[in-house]
Amino acid sequence: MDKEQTILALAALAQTTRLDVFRLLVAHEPKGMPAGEVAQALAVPHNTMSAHLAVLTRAGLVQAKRNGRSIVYRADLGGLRGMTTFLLKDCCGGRPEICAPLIADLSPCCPSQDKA
Amino acid sequence: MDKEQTILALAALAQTTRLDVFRLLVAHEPKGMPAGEVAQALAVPHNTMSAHLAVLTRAGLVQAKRNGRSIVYRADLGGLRGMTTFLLKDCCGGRPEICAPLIADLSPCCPSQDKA
DNA sequence: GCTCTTTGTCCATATGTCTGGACTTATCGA
DNA sequence: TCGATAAGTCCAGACATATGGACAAAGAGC
Repeated sequence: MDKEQTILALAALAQTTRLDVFRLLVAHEPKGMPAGEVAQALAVPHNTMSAHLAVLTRAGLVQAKRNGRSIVYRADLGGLRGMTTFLLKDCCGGRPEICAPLIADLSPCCPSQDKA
Repeated sequence: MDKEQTILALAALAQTTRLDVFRLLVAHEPKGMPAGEVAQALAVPHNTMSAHLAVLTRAGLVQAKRNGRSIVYRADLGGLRGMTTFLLKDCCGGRPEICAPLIADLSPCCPSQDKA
């Protein structure tokens, strides 16, 4: 992911509603969620939500897919990974000692923690 | 780090100049860099730079420290870690399988890679 | 074909952010 | 104390973004 795309992603998430949308979509990750349901869940007008979803899509953080008359949105974890990697790679910049604790801090969130 | 602080951090980095500043400060991480030098390095007027540095400071991404008549700024990797952790913890949300590949993607950037 | 539902787009208003000029504050040396 | 340097603050203009009303497009059921 290049710098421009990273800024898009950062800007996309730097907004209460969109951050909520992203978290909501992540929570529904396997199956996704239609636009209307997202708007209803967050009590946001559908047109406003449409604009936010467009921003998130442009930023590569969500993906849309038609399903009948609904459009189902899914969180694109790859986009989040791209953004994070860009920031951290940049931060490490050949000096692992700088962000090693960061990785260490993240790791416990993932392995062997099945409190689904 | 709470949601509000995370949004502050995201918004702070979602801007070309500030992202450049942060990267520059990370590159000078051990010793930091005085405000004037940062402004000069990026060819930005000192008052504009002052505003950007203030935003980064408020977001907890940089720390300021007086040194004579200069104010030396340092990147606060802890702030970056807080932001990243918030996003990823949220993304994992008890389901490690979702962002495990993300961690896997990050890890190689840090351990045993001393191309300083 | 017609109607309803779901979503997207266009537009104007309100709000927020970036930028840079002018001024103030703080520190150092003479 | 005075002047020079380094940063910060105040303010206003330019620009971008968020919001929500009104309308249009696409699909499903009759």
